[in-house]
Amino acid sequence: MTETADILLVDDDVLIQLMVEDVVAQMGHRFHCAADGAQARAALKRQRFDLVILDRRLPDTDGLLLAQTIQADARAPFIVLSSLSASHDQLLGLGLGALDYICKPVEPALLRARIAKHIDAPREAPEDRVVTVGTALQLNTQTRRLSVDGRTEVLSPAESRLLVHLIHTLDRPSDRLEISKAICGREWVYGDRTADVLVSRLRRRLAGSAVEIVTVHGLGYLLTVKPEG
Amino acid sequence: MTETADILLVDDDVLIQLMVEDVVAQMGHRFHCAADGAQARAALKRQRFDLVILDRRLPDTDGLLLAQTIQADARAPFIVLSSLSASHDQLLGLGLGALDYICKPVEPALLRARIAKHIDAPREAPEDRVVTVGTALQLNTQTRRLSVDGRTEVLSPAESRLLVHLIHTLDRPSDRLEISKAICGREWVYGDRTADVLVSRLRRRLAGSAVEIVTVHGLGYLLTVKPEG
DNA sequence: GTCGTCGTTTACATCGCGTTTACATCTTGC
DNA sequence: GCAAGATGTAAACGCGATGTAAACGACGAC
Repeated sequence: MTETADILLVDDDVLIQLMVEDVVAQMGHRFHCAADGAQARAALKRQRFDLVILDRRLPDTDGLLLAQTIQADARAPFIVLSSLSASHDQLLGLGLGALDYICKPVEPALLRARIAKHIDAPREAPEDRVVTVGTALQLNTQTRRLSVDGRTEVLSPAESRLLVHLIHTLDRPSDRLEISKAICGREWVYGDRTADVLVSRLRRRLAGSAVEIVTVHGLGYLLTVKPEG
Repeated sequence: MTETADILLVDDDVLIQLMVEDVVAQMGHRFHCAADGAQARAALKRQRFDLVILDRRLPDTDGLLLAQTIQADARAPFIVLSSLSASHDQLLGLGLGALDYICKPVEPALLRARIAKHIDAPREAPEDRVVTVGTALQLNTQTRRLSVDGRTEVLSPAESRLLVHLIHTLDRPSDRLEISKAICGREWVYGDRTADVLVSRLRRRLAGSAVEIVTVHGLGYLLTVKPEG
């Protein structure tokens, strides 16, 4: 399970929004936010979520009134995060189908653990993430296996990230700053040759294939499909 | 599920015992009770439970120390019911694999709702007694006997669970988090080398067979069938 | 109690790989 | 054509990840 999930927070408290966003981001999932019932319904209609975190006190409704919509239409699992902590409130939430009922205030680490319990459970069979360039090249970003020219190469993590980035920006040149960020997540500083060395290594891996990494002098690199030949 | 389940309470507080017994009986499940760690171990050895409810403060131990036994041997789901309500206590419990962490005091109705969440959850399909990889390898998960390369090896429980997991995810890499969950039912924390050691031991067992465990550097491991040779 | 089993932790050897260095080669602007 | 800077790439470096033997500690058997 290295799959990223989509998590929707329904809460109008900005401090909670920031905290949850931080937690969700750290877990490697995608964060979405709705500040009231109307926004929540719109979001739920727009896309599917792997988990919804509901506050009860919303500007325009009680969060639990969304529960029905969530279950009937979106069929998404949800948990309640509320300052209404009385037993009968918790009972109501759990009775309406909440997977969990967490009382504010809650520490980020604990929220994270609770979220993890429910995200990890209903995980689909993790699909292999494969990116391709036509029929010339297939890269499994999980195993980092690259099928090319009939062979199979196993890339290093950085090589894999570089190739993914180049494929995403096919035919468009990337400068070193962009590449450095995509590969190592840091700023490029003058004199850093890491990208160049990785490009060099990747070129050898791609030898004989239908694609090539072209140097754009004074700028950076781009991946392109070789003209017939 | 509408079937009656067996629920074990591990708690020495008579008032709690009475309350939980009442709740469990009302739900139509069978109630079992252990007043300390020793009794709990004995009970877990004697029979299988659908849910274990653990107190932390026990006469002879911390309830969480039973977590390992519960998961390793009995593979029973468990929740913690404790008056230790600090965030780090809850984190510890959830990290060790508890499905839920309920803080005392708790009202019967709320406890009932929480229990229902975990009892009603879809029970895992009973696993195959024998799992195989082609004709190369057969593992009886009951006796933990592994037929491989003409020999018969007897695996330890953890080795067996690891191999089962790797077979279920054949040719797909599993990270340490996934492996740790599958083997020990708990979160993986940075620095935990248990999985690595087990992989190492399992590799020795599999020596000479047609399969091998390959390392995916920076990620984890995967089981694959060796190419001809 | 002692002993055996087994999961875990510790310790250390080894390896992989991102990075740096060094130098060859190429591009560009003059 | 030439100098200056940019790029290509082999080799070396070093840190963190992995392999694994051994120690440890909890538990069950007796």
